[in-house]
Amino acid sequence: MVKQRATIDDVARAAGVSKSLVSFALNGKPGVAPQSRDRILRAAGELGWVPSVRARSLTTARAYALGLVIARDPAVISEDSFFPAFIAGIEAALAPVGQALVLSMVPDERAEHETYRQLVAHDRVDGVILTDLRESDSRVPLLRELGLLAVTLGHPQQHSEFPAVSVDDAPGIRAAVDHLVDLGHRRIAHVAGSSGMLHAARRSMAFSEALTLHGLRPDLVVEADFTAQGGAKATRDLLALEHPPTAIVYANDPMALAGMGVAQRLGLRVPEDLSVTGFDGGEAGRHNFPALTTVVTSVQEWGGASARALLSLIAGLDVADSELDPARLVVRESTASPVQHRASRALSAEKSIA
Amino acid sequence: MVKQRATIDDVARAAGVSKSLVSFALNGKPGVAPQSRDRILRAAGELGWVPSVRARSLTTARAYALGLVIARDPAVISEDSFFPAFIAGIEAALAPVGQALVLSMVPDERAEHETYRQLVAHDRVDGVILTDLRESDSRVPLLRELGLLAVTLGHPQQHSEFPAVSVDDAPGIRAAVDHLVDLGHRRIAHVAGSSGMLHAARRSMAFSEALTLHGLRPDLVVEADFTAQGGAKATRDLLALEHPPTAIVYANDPMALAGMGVAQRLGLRVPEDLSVTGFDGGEAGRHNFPALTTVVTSVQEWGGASARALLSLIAGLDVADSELDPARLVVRESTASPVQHRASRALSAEKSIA
DNA sequence: CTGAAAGCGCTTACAG
DNA sequence: CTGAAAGCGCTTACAG
Repeated sequence: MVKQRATIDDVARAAGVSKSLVSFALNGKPGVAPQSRDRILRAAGELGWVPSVRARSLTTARAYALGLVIARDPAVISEDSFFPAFIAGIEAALAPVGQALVLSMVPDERAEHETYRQLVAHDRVDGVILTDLRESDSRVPLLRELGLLAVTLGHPQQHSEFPAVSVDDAPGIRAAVDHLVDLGHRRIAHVAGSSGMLHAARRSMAFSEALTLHGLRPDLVVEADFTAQGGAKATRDLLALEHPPTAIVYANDPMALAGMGVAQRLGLRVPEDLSVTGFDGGEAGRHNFPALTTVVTSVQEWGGASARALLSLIAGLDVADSELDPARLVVRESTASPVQHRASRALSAEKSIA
Repeated sequence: MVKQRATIDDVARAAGVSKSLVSFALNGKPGVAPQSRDRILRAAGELGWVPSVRARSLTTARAYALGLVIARDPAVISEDSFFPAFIAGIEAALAPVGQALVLSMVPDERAEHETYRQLVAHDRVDGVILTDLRESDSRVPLLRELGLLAVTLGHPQQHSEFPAVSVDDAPGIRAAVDHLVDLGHRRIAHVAGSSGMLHAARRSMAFSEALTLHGLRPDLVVEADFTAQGGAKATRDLLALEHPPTAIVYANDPMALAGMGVAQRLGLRVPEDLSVTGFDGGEAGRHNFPALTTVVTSVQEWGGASARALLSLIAGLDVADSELDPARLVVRESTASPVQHRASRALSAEKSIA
């Protein structure tokens, strides 16, 4: 049996006051006599009254929900461990405050815009979290046009009035490069994510800077698209070079794992013949053989911090840009000193020329 | 600039009719003069009017949203490619009808119950999709108590008045076993998922039946928990046996991949020394070396079918149990004929005793 | 400090 | 076929 839910009227009657006072008391407004407040709260408790979000939404013009729109091919998104952890973090921040997460997964950018419009047209959310920021991201002006509040993961390239919640990828990439150089690698390649994505570009730039700092030329950078398939292709291209790299820094784990598969298929040993590092490390890399050396970030905390920032923004507070713990390297088994063979000999020759 | 949204009053005024008539026209109720209907629809179109979901929710006592509560450790869920694809399928079914998906990810069963209660208390959803059915699943009676509609993925063990949308795992497992037996394997093990989960039990039972059908004894079944770590441990245990298996059928891909890693770490070649099959195959297995032979199901379609069934149920229709395409085997590289060595010789000896 | 009233934007009997 | 009115369950000025 589903019993009728109590309403504010039931509580008012039980407490012997008006609806207004019940509303004030429950919303913690000042100017309610302590005894009235007690009586009201007790009555509400006894009746098990929870204010109707529907009614509140109508009067306050708020949805009490946050939105997350993920624009990726579903086949691809399942490779990536980022979103589940990120969503878990959001969830943990929302549950205690009685807010909900409305999730959309769309295949492309067109559907993405349509989804944001629908979200607004149907008043589903009070704000959204923008992930996977892109070059001159069309979502920033779109949301502004729609009047939807947002926080961005990292700083957009263009002007944005939305707070950014960021994690610095660079230290992780730098640490990966330092680690490889320490091991004796001189010919280090990078398989980047789609250059249209800001975090891909950032990682790529960090890679080049780190190499330059070591006096090495960042001339082995191949753009892929964050997918296993793209990572595999990029790796095949790199290994087909006359002077193939002895180490590859990948922009994410799925590409690194697929790249490792390609190398092994070609008869190379990892890490003896090829060292490999990933990024955003999940469980898959840990149980691979060899276990993947990777760069990790606190994805779950990022989700929580983003949600809280957005909630504050919605509440009308000033929220400043914030920065979480930077990415850091976790060394496992896929990196080692290069064995002296053709590729590295070729490198020495090149170095003496440089 | 955010312009004020049009309301039903604006449309009524523009069309020169009452609000009631606008409401009737828009909801396709009978008994509206064709010309009035036209006038109203045109006015609505010109004003860009979309009925407020908030107001409709309050009057119709509907949320126009579906819920999905995932109860898994976030570190673990990201290994599994099931949910992203499943959610994409739900999304594709909901978007055209203007409904939303409210997603919750919770770490354990206690939080899970609390989440369902909150979903109901806050009127967030009209129904939920129950995944990962468990033995004597406490969610079935809970939802009944809460008066929340639902569809289940597969049939619960206990009595349930909720429609079931099912995919038969058995043919896939059977095909995997047949394939291995055809290759010459006689000592085939199974690494099962958590026995408390119905689909784990079903896969395990299908495995045993298939083996029995071939006159083999299903005595090498180890229970794990669907995680890479659990799969790795189960594999270590199996390979430490005096007469280790020559092939292992895993209940999902993350366990299979981790198991393969364990075997390779022990110096075994896959598939020469050990054949391996997975389940619910995603991209990761395809790019592994060797590529994982696995059982696939149409996860995305499952999501769509579930959402549509639930929508029908909420609309008050009778919805029957339904069955989608059964799971099927995809042979890749991780399976081959066993090489004749100690383990298989030992097996022959055992067979002659049996 | 408290109550009566209006209003949020719809839907739905009820008359006509 | 159509309109006036009440109601969904809250919040929020406005009086007092």
